[in-house]
Amino acid sequence: MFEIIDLPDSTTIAKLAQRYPMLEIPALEIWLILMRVSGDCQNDLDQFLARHNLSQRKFFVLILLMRNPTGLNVSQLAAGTGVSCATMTGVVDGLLNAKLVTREADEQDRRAFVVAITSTGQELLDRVLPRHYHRVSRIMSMLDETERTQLNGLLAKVRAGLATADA
Amino acid sequence: MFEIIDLPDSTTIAKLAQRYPMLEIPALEIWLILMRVSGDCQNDLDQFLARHNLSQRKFFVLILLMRNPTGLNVSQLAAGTGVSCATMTGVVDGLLNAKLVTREADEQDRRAFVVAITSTGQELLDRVLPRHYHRVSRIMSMLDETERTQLNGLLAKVRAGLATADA
DNA sequence: CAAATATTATTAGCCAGCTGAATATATGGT
DNA sequence: ACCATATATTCAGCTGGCTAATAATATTTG
Repeated sequence: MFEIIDLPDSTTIAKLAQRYPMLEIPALEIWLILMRVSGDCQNDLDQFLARHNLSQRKFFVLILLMRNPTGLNVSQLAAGTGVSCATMTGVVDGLLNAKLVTREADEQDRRAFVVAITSTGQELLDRVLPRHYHRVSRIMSMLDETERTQLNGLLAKVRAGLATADA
Repeated sequence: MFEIIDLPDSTTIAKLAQRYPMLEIPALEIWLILMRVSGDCQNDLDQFLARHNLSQRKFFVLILLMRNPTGLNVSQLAAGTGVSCATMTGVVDGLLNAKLVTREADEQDRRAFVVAITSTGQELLDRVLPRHYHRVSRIMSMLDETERTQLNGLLAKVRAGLATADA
């Protein structure tokens, strides 16, 4: 989670650039800042959710289920959150244990199960989400509308850069 | 690592905002984008390092050791990368196993050990870092100098926002 | 100096999370 | 009816993190 405590100072980077001539200092500098903020954002969310005994994965599953009150299959949840069915089985086990979801046989497809949010699960979301959105507003209140638009555009470019970097 | 595959569309967000009136839609939208790029950046680095059998943590430890050729204590490595000594012992064990570092008794402080990078470890860095810096340049080549400065400023504001969000 | 306290690092035991392979079962197309 | 495919679970195995207990050594203080 990119937890290097102190980013290298310019002297350190200059030394590295001497050893590795392909190092473009301005590119590395902004990358380091981006990675650090990335890590900070992720940690921030993880720590917030941990106070409610949730991981990002469990949180997303609950939200997906809230959006689909009739329930979703394990494979749909796995696809929607980017993990294997095996992993999702484990996540659902955890949520079942905490009585936040139910898992019942699917009547349409008898290989499958339907996972659905319980009222306990919905109550948890009703407690967590308001605080969460409040945090989001606070974090993002540092940026005005123009800045948000700017950031959006810049991040889109970064994403495009990530997509090309498969070498 | 924020792997919700499809960000919610505006209809979905609007429905959420109905249920949770404190949800400020523009703040949530930019936060979602930021979190997604954060996750993408982290995944990108993790996947790159995994090809060389490294985790972020191991990578940072090696870099710290390269910067300090006389070696560092376990506690210094732990502090520098934000984990407990117990965890760092495990990380160092892994690096020892791969012959990337040595661990020897500290002569100054006989409670302590000095961990130092081996020539094998340095050779690994000499193989990994050029590719890494090349990737960094590629990712960041999407932004010109003005945009980098902008991004830097915007990310600083986000960080400031994160610092205040402890509620 | 001696005793109490701190620090350093390791070990052991625990848990979350992820994967791939093997398995059982059900589906759907031919 | 048959065969390939899809669904989900279980299992063994890995990483990686934590705490608490322990042992050894340093440091501070009476």
